[in-house]
Amino acid sequence: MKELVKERVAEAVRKVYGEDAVAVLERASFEKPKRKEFGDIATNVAFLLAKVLRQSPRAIAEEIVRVLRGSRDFESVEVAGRGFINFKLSQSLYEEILNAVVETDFYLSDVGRGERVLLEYVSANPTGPLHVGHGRGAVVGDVLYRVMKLTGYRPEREFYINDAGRQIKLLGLSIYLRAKELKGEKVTLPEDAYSGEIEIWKRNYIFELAEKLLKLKPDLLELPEEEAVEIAAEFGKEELLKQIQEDLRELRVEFDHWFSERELYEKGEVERVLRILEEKGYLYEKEGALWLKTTLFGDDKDRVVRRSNGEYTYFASDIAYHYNKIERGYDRGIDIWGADHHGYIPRVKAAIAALGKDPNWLEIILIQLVKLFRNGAEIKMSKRKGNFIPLKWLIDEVGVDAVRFFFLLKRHDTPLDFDLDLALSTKSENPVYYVQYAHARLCSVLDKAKEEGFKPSSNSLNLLTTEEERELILRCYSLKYELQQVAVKREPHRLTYYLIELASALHRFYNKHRVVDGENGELTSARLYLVEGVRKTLEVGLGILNVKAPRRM
RNA sequence: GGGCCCGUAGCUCAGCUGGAUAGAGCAACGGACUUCUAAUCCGUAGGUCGGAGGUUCGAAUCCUCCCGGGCCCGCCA
Repeated sequence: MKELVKERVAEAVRKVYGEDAVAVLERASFEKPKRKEFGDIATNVAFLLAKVLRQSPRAIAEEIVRVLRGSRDFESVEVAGRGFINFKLSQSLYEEILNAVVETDFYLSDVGRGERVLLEYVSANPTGPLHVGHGRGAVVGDVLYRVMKLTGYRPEREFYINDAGRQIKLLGLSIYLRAKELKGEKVTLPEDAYSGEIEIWKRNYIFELAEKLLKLKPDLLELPEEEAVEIAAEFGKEELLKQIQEDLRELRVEFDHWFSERELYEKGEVERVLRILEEKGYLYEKEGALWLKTTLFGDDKDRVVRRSNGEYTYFASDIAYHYNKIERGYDRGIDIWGADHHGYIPRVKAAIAALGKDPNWLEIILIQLVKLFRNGAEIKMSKRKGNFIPLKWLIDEVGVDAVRFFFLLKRHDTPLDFDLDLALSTKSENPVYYVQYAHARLCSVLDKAKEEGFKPSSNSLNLLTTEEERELILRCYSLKYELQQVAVKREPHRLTYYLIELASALHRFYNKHRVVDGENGELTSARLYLVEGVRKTLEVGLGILNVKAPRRM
């Protein structure tokens, strides 16, 4: 209905001040005022026009209102304060909106204008199970994808597999050494090896992999070390990737593409990109290493792309990877990274610029730390390297619905304290329950009504005139606007807040008004129609979060 | 030292492309169940929006400086 009010105002402005003045509408706000007395929608256009026209906001607002009075869409249009214009929607407009909510896919829109967006998220190294931090990034990416699809973007999801280079070799070495240990040999793990320790499970995944590998390949330790390590690396990587994929499936997170770093090397992509940079004169050698002049493009120091030992850095393949993404024809790339990588942004953007592409093509969403709390105290693992809390553990503790919902309870760039007790609570203090309960409650009302022979009908919507009913109608419809905000601002957490507010409005309505009323069949049918609209909106909203909307609880 | 992020109610946080008297949940206190799910709702109380300047009709929101907290500054990823 915002769009509708905006259109009407645009017509009025055009009539009074001419076509040129209409442009300010783009910057004007059309919001639901905080105070009810100010009506259903308020706009500040008069203030914006005041600057352009050099007249008082109040006088301009009065001119606009003069034209708008008499429209059948508004019960009233009034000037307030120093120049706000407040609209009260007419009953017929409310009815129209509710109809749209129940009968159409009203929440779809086209703010994305068909933009092709490549979303890359999780991209965890296949050197261990996913931890809770990965989970948060996964849910943010997944929900952003779903919302973008509904708002006119053409998004795709990608997981970048770091299956080349040092980390994988180190994984192989770690497994190999643990295998030796299993056979009774005394070994010392290098400082940066994976210990495999998962304290909270009292398990060690490197030992487990070593054991499994020894069963498959009993002669492993008789092979030359280099060959054995390579076999262990390949095996470990495959196994861990499978585990990661299983964890993601359980979290209900999917991908369209699994992109292998190793393939970049095998196809010569890394060399090719470095050659382009070479030709442009952005590479130089120093102390035996090959450097990229990222400082020419805003980075604070130059970066190594090939180490003095001849190995490429992670940065080198990352340049090739991003170049590859751009060449695949996406209009925009969005990477979701852990916030500790923020220092990495300038060099990647610099590399893109060095390649002659627009660094603004790439957007980075940073995901802050997740801390887990139980009984008011943080669950802390010992600081030893590689020791963390697996995502799978969290899912097993509180369930997928709570995990997904809770990960979106704060903006992605602020640290998240995850309260396990709260996630398991079955009271209104637990937002997941609160929202799901609203849905179940409505299903229960609809079932009850059916038993008593009532069914939803739009015949007498003119009976829905109370404050709570109007509130619900507008809130349902504003899902469309919320989704646009989520997509444009890349802030999926808005959706959880929206659902909590919708559920709250519903509970308020429910406690004040009786839906099924044997004495008044007309009103019952109309309210059932509203109930169906709210139920549908909750179902759609929860569906986008990929959280269950139960019929019964 | 440099860079990025953050400072809003006792606690956890929304609100930030500038808009009317700054919101929610929890905790506290007081109420509402012969009635469609009380797994809910209503009310009360709680604030120098870290501080100081600036921009203007108007600032939690934008700019500058200061204070406080976190993270990052590798030929690791």
